[in-house]
Amino acid sequence: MDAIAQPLPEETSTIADRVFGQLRLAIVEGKIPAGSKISEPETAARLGISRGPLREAMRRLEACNLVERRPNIGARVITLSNEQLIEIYLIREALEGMAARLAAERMSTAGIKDIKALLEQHRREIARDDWQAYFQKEGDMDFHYRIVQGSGNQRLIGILCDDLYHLARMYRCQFGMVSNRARDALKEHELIVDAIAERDGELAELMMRRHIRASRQNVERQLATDTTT
Amino acid sequence: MDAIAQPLPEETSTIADRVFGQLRLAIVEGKIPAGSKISEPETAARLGISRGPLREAMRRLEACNLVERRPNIGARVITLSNEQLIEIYLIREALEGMAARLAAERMSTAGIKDIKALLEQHRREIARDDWQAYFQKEGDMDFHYRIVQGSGNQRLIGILCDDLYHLARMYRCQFGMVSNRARDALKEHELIVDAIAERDGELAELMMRRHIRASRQNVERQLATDTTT
DNA sequence: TCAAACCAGATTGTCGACACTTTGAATGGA
DNA sequence: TCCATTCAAAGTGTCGACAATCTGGTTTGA
Repeated sequence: MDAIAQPLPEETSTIADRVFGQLRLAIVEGKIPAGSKISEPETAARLGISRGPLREAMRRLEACNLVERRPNIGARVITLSNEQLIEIYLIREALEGMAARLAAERMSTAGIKDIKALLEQHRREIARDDWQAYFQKEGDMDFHYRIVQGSGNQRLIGILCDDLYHLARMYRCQFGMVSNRARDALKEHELIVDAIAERDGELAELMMRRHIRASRQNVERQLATDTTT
Repeated sequence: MDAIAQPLPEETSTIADRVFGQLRLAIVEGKIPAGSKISEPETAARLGISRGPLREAMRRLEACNLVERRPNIGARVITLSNEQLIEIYLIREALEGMAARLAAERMSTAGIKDIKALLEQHRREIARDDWQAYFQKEGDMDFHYRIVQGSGNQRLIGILCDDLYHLARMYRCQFGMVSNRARDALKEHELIVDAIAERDGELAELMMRRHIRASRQNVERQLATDTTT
């Protein structure tokens, strides 16, 4: 179901790899509070491991921009600001636009059929009860995930699926962001897939960018009214 | 001069950070051959350090996609394929296009003046002797580097300057790629800066994307004629 | 009373050593 | 001669311990 969780084989042989996945999940889901310090002795003891593998995992988290580290002081979970959320949306607009273009050129017809089936399922879910917005939001990520996979560009896939999507999920988990535009989003998704099915890369990119831009502007509106930070 | 080297304070307090920078530079410049295995005991001894900090540095290199690591086997420097080079150009097209758009909206007038001065200098260099294509190529990176900085989007800056630009430089160093379109590139650079100076984000993005696309197509032509891989 | 120096405790950075896995060659049998 | 097995050497993964640094509170002096 959850396509994002896939990159973790969960039975990797080395402790450092496993702990990296655990910590990333804990940070993304907010089980380790944003901005909190991660003490090496305490964390190592809690996980029942030594500090060596833990430090290796921390270095990878640092490279993913999930923790900030200062020499001789320690590592803290990043704090989420509204500005950074907007930054991510802008990058996604550019990157996923390109992904949609490439997917239109290179995706297999079978893959396109799969996505259409996914959207059909989303349509049924939304028709049943609209309030399941959060669930739909995860479905939204599923959709984007598949488009990116369809691009076939390994490095593009890596940037989005290994780093940015985790960050986006972190924002969703922590701010409890609920989409109030599930219907509009589904409509836009369908237009994107139509363009891909027509092998119209230019249109697919245009539609994807417009879709993500709309999401961003929606978030910006919410942030402006919610709390004046 | 070399704006890329800047992110290395070079006197970071921890060994792991320093070694990370050293190894990244050595890999990018080809001093550690592509595809070669990096032995931990040997490398640690050569650098006069222990294996602990070295492993931390390797984990960061792994996260930067500069080395591939397999548990219980070891780490190898990535091997460069033509396909991956094209992948990077496609990502740069999307990302730097967005950067140019943002720079047009947010860059300071002083920063724009600086870039204009840089281009003026490039113009003089090219007028003197065109064969200094490689030098111009580094200048080309300088230009792109400044545009990205001008975007003000910290995460965008990080993706491009911390990861992609090092990879791009790695390709240039290893394949000894020489630009045969310095004059065209300069012209395109000037059009981009003009659009930014006019605060026309849409045009700036369009021009930047066209510029990078032209570079990519030029490389594709060279690769097609050079060696039929 | 306030500020600067100081000191103890804890934390990070680094190292050397041990256990487990892989690798490659040598050995033995068919 | 060729293939499977065995075994030793090297390398990776992990751990515990020591040195260097930071933190916060206490003491001391003006």
